[in-house]
Amino acid sequence: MATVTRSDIIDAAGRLFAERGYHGTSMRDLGNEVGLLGSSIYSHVNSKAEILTEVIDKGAKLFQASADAALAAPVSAPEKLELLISGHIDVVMDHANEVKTFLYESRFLAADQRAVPLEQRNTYEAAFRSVFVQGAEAGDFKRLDPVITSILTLSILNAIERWFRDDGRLDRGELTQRIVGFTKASLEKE
Amino acid sequence: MATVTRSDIIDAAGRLFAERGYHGTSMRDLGNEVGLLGSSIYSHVNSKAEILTEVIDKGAKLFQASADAALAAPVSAPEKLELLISGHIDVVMDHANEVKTFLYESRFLAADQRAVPLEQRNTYEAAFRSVFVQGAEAGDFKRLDPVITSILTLSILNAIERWFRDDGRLDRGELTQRIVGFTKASLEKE
DNA sequence: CCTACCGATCGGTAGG
DNA sequence: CCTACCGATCGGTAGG
Repeated sequence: MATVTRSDIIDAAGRLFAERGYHGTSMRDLGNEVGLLGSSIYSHVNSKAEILTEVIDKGAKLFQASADAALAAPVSAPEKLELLISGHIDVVMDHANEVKTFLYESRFLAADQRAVPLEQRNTYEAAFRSVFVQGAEAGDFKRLDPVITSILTLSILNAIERWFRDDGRLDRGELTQRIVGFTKASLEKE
Repeated sequence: MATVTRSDIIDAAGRLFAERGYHGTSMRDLGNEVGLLGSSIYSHVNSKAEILTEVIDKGAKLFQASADAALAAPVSAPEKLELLISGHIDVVMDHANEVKTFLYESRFLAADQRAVPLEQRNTYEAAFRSVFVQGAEAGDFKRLDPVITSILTLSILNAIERWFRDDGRLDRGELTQRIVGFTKASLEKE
């Protein structure tokens, strides 16, 4: 264990915020997690809130990178939807701490700081909306309200970390196919 | 404002826990919310954790009452599913504080106290599972894994409080129909 | 990154 | 239900 970096602190904070919540984690807990005193954390950051902001931003950027890749793929809308879904599942499973902090701890940011993740969330959802619209225009999907459809799809995707374990009887690929199936069923034209 | 009752305290705690989280709410905050000093709360309860337990239990019982009514109705499985869905939506919208506390603050119960809401949750989910099984046996639904189908359906239903406002362009009845439609589409036989 | 510390606040209690 | 208080812990700072 070499010297502790800012990045180590952000990682550790993700773990603790996800598990105990922002208000359930003290600077001393965090120091202990990285092998420092609580007060020594202030050599790396200016405040506890700054750490929360950074963990959340990390989660948001992971989601956006996934969406950017899906939208850039030279494939049809139904295939883009599959990429969005499997990409989201990968982010949720591989970066569970940042995702949980993004989902459940953003509300503890100061009001003026909350605008950023809210906007990031909206941009990310827009990727889903655009694919539903594209799919409808190409005649692949039924024409449903893309706003509601995106919200319902993301409701399923965000809840995954609350019940799915990678080592269960269902593997990640099967999970993805179930969710793709469930979602696409509602988009099918009769 | 007559004298403060235990029930007033549980109600106020639901409001504060939902908004600020369990660890973000102090006994002094809670006292202030009901017009007492923080220390005076201890005339009504034994600990802060006891209050959390009670708020969560209130939420769990509201959900179960809805499920019991749906299962008892003398109707077909597809209609029971609609009752389960609209009942869940009503509980989420009419008792948002207890629901949010149930969903997001249960993890702050001591390990041995967490077993109760977990079991309540499982019993409630079992109502959904049984309706999916009944529907498949009656030939109304495609035969899908009832465990996964229940989880995906409840993922959508529990997320409602995160985005739906009763005064938006979509009213509650329309919301219910969208969700019933989205869910049933995946259950339809070709 | 530690030592040494700050004022504020925490959950909770004794005694009336 | 308040007064008066407990020891513990909170986020954070000065100075090295």
